[in-house]
Amino acid sequence: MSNDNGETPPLRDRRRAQTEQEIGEVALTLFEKQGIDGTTVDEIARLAGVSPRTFFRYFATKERAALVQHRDLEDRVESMVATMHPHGSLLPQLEAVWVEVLTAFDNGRSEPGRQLLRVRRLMRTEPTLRTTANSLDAERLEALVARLTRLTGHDDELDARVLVETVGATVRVALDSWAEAHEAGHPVDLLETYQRCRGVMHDAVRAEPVG
Amino acid sequence: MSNDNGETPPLRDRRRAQTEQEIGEVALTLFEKQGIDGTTVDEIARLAGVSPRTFFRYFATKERAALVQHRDLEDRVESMVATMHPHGSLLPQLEAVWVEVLTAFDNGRSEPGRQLLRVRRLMRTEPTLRTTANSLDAERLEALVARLTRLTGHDDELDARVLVETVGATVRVALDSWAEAHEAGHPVDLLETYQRCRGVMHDAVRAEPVG
DNA sequence: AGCCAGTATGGCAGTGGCTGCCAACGCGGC
DNA sequence: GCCGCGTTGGCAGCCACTGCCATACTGGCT
Repeated sequence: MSNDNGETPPLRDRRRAQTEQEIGEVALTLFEKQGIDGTTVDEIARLAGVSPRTFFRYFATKERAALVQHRDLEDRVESMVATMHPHGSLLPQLEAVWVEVLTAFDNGRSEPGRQLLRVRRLMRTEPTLRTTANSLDAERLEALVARLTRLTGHDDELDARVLVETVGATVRVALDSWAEAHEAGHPVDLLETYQRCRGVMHDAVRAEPVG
Repeated sequence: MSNDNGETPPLRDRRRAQTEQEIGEVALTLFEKQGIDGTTVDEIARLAGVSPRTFFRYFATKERAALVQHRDLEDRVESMVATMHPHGSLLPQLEAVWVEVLTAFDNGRSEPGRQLLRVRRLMRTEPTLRTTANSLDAERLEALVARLTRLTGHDDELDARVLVETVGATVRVALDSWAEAHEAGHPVDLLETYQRCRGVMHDAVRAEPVG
């Protein structure tokens, strides 16, 4: 039975999270070393010390295993959203949330940051991973839209959807350039990159004659 | 040998396009009727009168078969881009291209429009189709970014990428609401929906204090 | 007409992702 | 020590997808 009030989550759950991490780590490492196509689930499972059957109880597809860290990022966004003010304008608040989250990942110097960098790099050469990550992301953003719409009491999701998706797009571009730059050997600051992306979009909109 | 100067494309190619369409149509219809999971490639192939082996010579995955029409949309965007002015500002031109293309699809009243509507509806209930469509889209947009960057002579893709992706996001949202509204029984105008999305984004940016 | 080269097709066998089912197994509460 | 439940492993099977080879077709050339 799950615990809602207690201090630490029950042992079972922590154990589960633990093995999830372990499998994820093994998967990511193997993928980096030999590519996704060159890695079978059996191999990951064997190295992680579980049966293939169990692997699929943790992750629906092999790609998802490499994205454990990425989920962290999205979890943080989700919890940040709780701090938003329901009646302020959405866009600046959303942007602020992302600034907060991206800062937490500290340009790859914190442990989660390093992990994120590994994943985003791998995404650049592995189309199936990119695809999976994007669709995971899309699910999360959709959930966020639903939550924001409920929060603001709007009857229509359109506004929230447009803003969440466009901001999401700038963030994706930022993460991508960030990983690209690191890969190319001239690392850049993640937050700074995001601010540049945001700037490009804002400037372009403002420059446009009102219509 | 392929023909570059000639009137109509060579017979071989037209034939190929023909069977591609046929397989696509069969696939889409089956998917609508029994869902994607409930449909095997063998079944599609049998109904389309080709061998399964041949099916995979036309489409890399079964989902892609249902997206033939969607490719049309993207082709149009690609050819529109040729008309853009290299030194004007990007955002308004991009938006204009999309307005043009979405108008051509005429709110589902033209044949391609009807096809597009079928696909976008199906996407709402079939996650794997949504995923495939999005990644197809992403590929196309990436190609577009490369082209725009070359065209404007910039050495950095960041600007183009941000703008293409954010505009792409608004279009995606528009297509989605459009399909949703049709499904719910209160059809809306596609172009109008897009303009609303664009408006939401522009207004939000303009409302934000300069920073 | 008849031949040649390039290409489209089909069949077959194989890999591997993923699932359902059932049989242990382990752990926490009585 | 026993029970109940959640976790695991093994097995069998489905089906997406691929490589390989044999065959048929097409369009061009003499």
